[in-house]
Amino acid sequence: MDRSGGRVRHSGDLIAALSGRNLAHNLHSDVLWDLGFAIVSGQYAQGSILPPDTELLDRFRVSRTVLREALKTLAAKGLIEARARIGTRVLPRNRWNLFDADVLAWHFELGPEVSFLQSLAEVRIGIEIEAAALAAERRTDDQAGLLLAAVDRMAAARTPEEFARHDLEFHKAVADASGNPFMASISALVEMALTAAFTISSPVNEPEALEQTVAVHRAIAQAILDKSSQRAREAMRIAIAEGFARAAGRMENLESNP
Amino acid sequence: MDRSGGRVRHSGDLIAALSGRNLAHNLHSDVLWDLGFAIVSGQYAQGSILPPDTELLDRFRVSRTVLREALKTLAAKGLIEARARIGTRVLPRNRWNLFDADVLAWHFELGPEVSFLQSLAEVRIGIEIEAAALAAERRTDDQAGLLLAAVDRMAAARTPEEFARHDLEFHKAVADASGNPFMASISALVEMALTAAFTISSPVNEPEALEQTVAVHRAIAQAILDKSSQRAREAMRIAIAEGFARAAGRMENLESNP
DNA sequence: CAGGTGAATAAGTATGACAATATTGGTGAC
DNA sequence: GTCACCAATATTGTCATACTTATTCACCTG
Repeated sequence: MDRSGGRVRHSGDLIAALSGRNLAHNLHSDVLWDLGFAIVSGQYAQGSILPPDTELLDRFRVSRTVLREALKTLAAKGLIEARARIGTRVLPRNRWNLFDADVLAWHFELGPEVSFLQSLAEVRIGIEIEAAALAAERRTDDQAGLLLAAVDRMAAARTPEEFARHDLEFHKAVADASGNPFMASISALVEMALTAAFTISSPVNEPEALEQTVAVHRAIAQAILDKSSQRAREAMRIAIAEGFARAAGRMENLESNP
Repeated sequence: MDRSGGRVRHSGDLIAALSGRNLAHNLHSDVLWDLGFAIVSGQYAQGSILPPDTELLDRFRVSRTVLREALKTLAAKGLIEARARIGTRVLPRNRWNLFDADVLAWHFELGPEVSFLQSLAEVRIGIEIEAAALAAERRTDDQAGLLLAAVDRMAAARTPEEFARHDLEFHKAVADASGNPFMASISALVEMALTAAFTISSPVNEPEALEQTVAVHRAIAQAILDKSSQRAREAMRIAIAEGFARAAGRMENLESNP
């Protein structure tokens, strides 16, 4: 863990860039990402105590202000808890806020494991199925129009990035139409899942896969348009499950044919 | 907004105490809760700019360090974003991390509206249904035992607090048995929903309601024991929907008979 | 009128000192 | 010999002030 010399750009930039997030690089965020990743990757075990301020100060060569703000940010995300005289303890994983974009990004930074992608797909199924059903009950005509338009743009996409952007747009539109603020709040999750999945394998390059993906998304839009919550549920489940299956299959291929 | 004189204890302490969270009161957390609540309550509109550091410093009578750490914490939860020369902007609500325990608590602090409780119930249904189904597929014998034990303790509870504690314990056990880390991560959500619901009306005081609540939880446990994911799904949906319906009904009563 | 240039403003960073707090171990009373 | 209490100590919490950097807006030049 020698950080001698030039500060290393973290690979999280990739995901941040893809998702259009601002990537203002200040000192604080460097320290934050370094520590956040170290914790998520298990380098600092759950329940263990981080090195005291003085040591971290020396390691990162930043001021106390910067270090403490980074630690406060980690605390806000539920990763650590500081107590006087004791030190800064890494909290057990069930206290971490996994629905946080950064925490999620740190998980992906150590190479997305299939099991993690699967867990992600499972929660997405739970939440987005319900979002689709609610959208079918509550949608306005405008919202339905947006959904159909997004599907058309997916079908017309020519690059993986373009496809992913419109796919995300579609899922955000569903969340929006559900009228439930919590649904909109998990777009960070969807974003991460989609960019991860498309980094591994985009349907754009396989005509029949593309056609299938577009078709199932169109089915969701149509069900919502028809105000059929049951059909919306089923179609959404298929969309997410298929997306995960494609990524998982590709990863296994990569393992056998490197 | 004159805060002349003694600092006011925030009512969030109630929820924090009920949920067994540590309530170490440092300056930083005072400022944090004050600002967080002000934002969530709409006192600072989405998209608006917070007063500059100097003014907040003067208002709270704390050091710059404390103020900035509070702001960093809010930023970590997605409520604000600081930009040089512009100021600190309140982000739109869809950027807020509603799955954060604090953000959730601030929402409840301004009197839980029925619509908010409903949104909460909707996401819970989505996530916990899936958790129950997965638990049915993956449970170990030990985990099944814990579930049944929790139900028994619910049935034997004599006070609302006791009942709420074991109810929460039950839902945590389900999340744990699902083997999906995301499911465990939302216990903050469940916690808040349950304490809120029981603050409004606890089934402990109504024998037939208690019996019904226990019965449906026992059905969930039994389905998971039997490895029947479909029955687990249905029972979980009923459990959450009934809990919400009871609270909502009680709130309407309170409105007409104050 | 277009485009560059600099002043003003707000956040970002640095530093050193002091306060609060909880563990640890020792000290004394029973 | 055991227990309760207290002091030493290590670690985070807070403060005050100064300086740096980035960004916008207005002005000024071509």
